[in-house]
Amino acid sequence: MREVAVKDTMSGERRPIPPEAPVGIYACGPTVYSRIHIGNARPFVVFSLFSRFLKSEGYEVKLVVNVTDVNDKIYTAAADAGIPSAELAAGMTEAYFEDTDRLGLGRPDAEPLATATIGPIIDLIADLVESGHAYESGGDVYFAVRSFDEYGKLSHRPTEEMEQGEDDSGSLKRDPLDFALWKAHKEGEDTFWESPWGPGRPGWHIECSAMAEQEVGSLPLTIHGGGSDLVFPHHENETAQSEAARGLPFASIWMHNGMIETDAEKMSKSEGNIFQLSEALDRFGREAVVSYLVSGHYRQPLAFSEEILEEAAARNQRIRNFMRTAPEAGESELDESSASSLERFREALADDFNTPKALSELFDLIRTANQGSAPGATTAVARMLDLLGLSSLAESDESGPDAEALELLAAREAARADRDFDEADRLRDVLAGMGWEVRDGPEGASLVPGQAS
RNA sequence: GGCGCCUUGGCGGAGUGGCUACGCAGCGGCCUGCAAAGCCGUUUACACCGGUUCGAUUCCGGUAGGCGCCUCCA
Repeated sequence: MREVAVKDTMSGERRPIPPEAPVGIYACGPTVYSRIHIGNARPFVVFSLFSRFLKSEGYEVKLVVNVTDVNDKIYTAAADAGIPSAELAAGMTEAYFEDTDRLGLGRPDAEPLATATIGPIIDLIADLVESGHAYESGGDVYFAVRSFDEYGKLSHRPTEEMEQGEDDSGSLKRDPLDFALWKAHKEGEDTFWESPWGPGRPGWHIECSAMAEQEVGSLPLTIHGGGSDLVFPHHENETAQSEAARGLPFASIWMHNGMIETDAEKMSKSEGNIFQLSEALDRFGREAVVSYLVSGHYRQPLAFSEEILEEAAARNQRIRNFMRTAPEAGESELDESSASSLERFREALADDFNTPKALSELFDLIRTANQGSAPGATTAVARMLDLLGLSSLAESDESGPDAEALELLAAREAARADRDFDEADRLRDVLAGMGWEVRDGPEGASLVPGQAS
């Protein structure tokens, strides 16, 4: 187990993750009012892989990624679709599971739903009311921001110039800074629950505080993560309400991923420049999507375009070619060069989860191996690929060439032996038409699946 | 206006006070019957102006441009 450290948003410092204690990671998942896009997939991939890496280093990890399935936008989308809001939320939740399943990274250790956590949410709000950090007003309950004097410490902004715009109905707040914990039921809202303050539903931030402590078990969370656009107000509010209620620090480390950008603009539903995850998976495959998402440092913005996804596929092809042609290697046969390469790869991940640096180590090793100076590289590269969620690049192709293809290949070899190159080239074209690419090597010719064109 | 971030070669994208990041694309070469795969080489890359330094892309200050949050948002 090596020391793994990440940069913490709140302090701006690099913080080691304590190795002795269980690591509780809570990463904000989607609000399910529509199908998710590539940008929404980034935190899912980043935290899934980061969690996988920690586990491979021997850390005990619980990764929690929530689903927020009650929200203003869900009511609106359901009304537009002419279906009950609960039905829309359930459908979109299912679509989210399907889409992220297709990434092939497994599931987080827990994926709580906000609507399944209403009891704990109400309890948490009640605690805040009782301790004077929250107040009821006309059936709404608000968090009294000025009752928590550390407010603003995460997003580093002075309270003087803040205003919570999230709740527009306005005048029920004592202070424009305050935000809603519970919202009284309104006409047309078909999903709501009873509470000590009357019928209604949770405000936006409280569900995460409740789910985090429910699933992780105890505060502080080792790591709380999500997109950088959630720093304010979402995470600022979460940390305020949780700490006010519990008197404990909420999270030890805050880890935020950068935005996906198209033409240097943030990809977002409101900008209309989104590319759905399902479409990316359909057209480019999971390997290209995952490879793309690990090609940049998680904290930085990442440019998106279809060409960049194609580039990711081309990059994967180089890895696949290597794994296909390299000699089989037993698990124990790490030569010195491969071992040190794997070590640098893991070091890169341990240092603020630098996946692009790690990728460069992987490609360095492939080149070295192609030069013939790293006999154990296959084993090392396979381990690297596993950590990147790309182990399928190391797997042999599903089905080998059929008898007809092998016959044609043999015929071509015969033609070559006769130096009848016109015939040999013709047969190569026939094979290409069947989806097989001929590769001549020192051991003779072989067939690999043709590259997608 | 407030807070923060960014500006690296055609593109994507790391990183460092002095040593080739890496990948994709292009070009030249090697290998090959020809290709493919692979290997080698390759186009004075670090926005601009000052400063610190023996030496700065890498630290400090400023200029220009871009972006994010401050409103729902991964």
